[in-house]
Amino acid sequence: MTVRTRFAPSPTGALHVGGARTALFNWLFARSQGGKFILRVEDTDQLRSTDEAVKAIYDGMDFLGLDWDEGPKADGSFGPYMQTERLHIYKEYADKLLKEGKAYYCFCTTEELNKQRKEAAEKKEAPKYNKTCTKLTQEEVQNRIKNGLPYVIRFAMPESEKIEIDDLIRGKVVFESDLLDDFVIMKSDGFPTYNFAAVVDDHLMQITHIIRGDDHLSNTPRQIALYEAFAFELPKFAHIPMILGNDKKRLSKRHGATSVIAYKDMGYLPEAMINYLARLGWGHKDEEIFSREELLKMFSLDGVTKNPAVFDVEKLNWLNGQYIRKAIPERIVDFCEPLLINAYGDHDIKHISKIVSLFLDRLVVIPDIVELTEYFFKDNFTFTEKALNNLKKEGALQILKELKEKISNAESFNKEELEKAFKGLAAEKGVKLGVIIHPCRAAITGRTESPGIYDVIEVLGKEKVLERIDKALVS
RNA sequence: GGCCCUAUAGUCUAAUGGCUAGGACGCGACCCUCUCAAGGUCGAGAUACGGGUUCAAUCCCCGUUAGGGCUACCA
Repeated sequence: MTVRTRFAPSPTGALHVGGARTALFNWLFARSQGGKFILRVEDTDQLRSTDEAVKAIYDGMDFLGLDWDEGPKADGSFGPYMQTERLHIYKEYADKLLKEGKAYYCFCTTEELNKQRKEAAEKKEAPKYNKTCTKLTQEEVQNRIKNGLPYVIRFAMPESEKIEIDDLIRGKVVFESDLLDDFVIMKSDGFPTYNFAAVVDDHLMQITHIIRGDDHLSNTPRQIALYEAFAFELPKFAHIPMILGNDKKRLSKRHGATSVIAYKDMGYLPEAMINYLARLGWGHKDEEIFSREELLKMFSLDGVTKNPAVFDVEKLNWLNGQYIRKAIPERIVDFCEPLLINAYGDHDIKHISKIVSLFLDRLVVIPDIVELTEYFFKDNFTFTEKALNNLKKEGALQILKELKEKISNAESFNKEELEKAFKGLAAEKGVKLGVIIHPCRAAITGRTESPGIYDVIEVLGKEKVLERIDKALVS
């Protein structure tokens, strides 16, 4: 039997990191097993689902390179893959349950249900539906429907049953059916609820492995009861731990960016994101850096941990730096170019490329390039206080003057010649190199830190360098 | 409240009964060095607590505590 997994997001917002990690694990598992990865959009919440969110999910998947074998915008013989296009299917299956007496119509209003729940809470009982509507006769039910009373369809939960989940990650988990109530499977708007639609679709789409967040573990017994009512074959379940914020609470906007697109916009590379997400809740020996190919080779469900993981942007930062350094420089230049042009106006790509290459070791995220390179693009760059102090130091201006003489006479303005000039001057004056370099750096960059000074001078060019030294001398 | 899940350093994890509990991020120091990075070396830092089982428990069992989830006509 070939493996079939699915990622089934509800389009109520951007693809967040938790969802992305679930998608990743499903993708990795299916592809590493030679199986199929399916995308199904669970858009049955009419209030919260939006087309923009569907698009946002595609964008997030696209950024991470998680492509699906079947789903919207792809082929597949188990479609449609948007749940709202499958309404007739859910109705058919609900009717089947109705006919077999495994489900029933319910006309209770929200107010009535709230009242029931409140009463149950006061009596310290489980807030279960009290089955009022099971007492209705066939006739009463038909009449109410005829009269246009709104209704839902409830699943008749079997009594006194033990429902066992054999979870691939958690092992055996047992629930008592008596603690579960007759949950709604079809809403009054004719749309299915999550637990119902998921079961029908997972069966029809022949999903073999349901890999999803831990938060669904408690929903699983309801779904298993449904599988049993339909006599569907049970898929394998694998509940992966959730991703939490630094306060160990469910990750939310309060913790900062949560959508993968936000991370894209902040300048994180997709391979860094994939690597980081893979390591949240999964590990393999002592290794930290995994290419997509390596993940495909090494990923397995028994490497998945049970405990929740805190999203740590510091580690993501480190990984991103690793991947920036590992990347083909031209690719990083391509990422930087539009940001630099946007900040400093049009510049020759060759010039930009030279500048960016000086900063490859210094980037944590791509947009760092903008602030780091200001003095390459602007002549009225700002001076830091420390840099100003370096220029005020005794002898600083004198040495700058001599440096200017020296390099303006240099035969050519390349790194090697410059180094010779600096070292020559240092030897003549009997001072350490830093005594020359520090004021020079301050004068031409306005800062106390930069790439190697010879590199900076070379890329900046003779004219600008001499100009800046002059400016420092007169001020 | 009920039910369920989880528990190795600040964080991500390795080690599933047996050497000084391993690696990574972060942190500190040092090296390299013109600065900042990058890179290298070293260091501090953990088995939540209490009971069992066992010759031996991070590991198995029970309890406590803590955190999380479900308990919707959300998914």
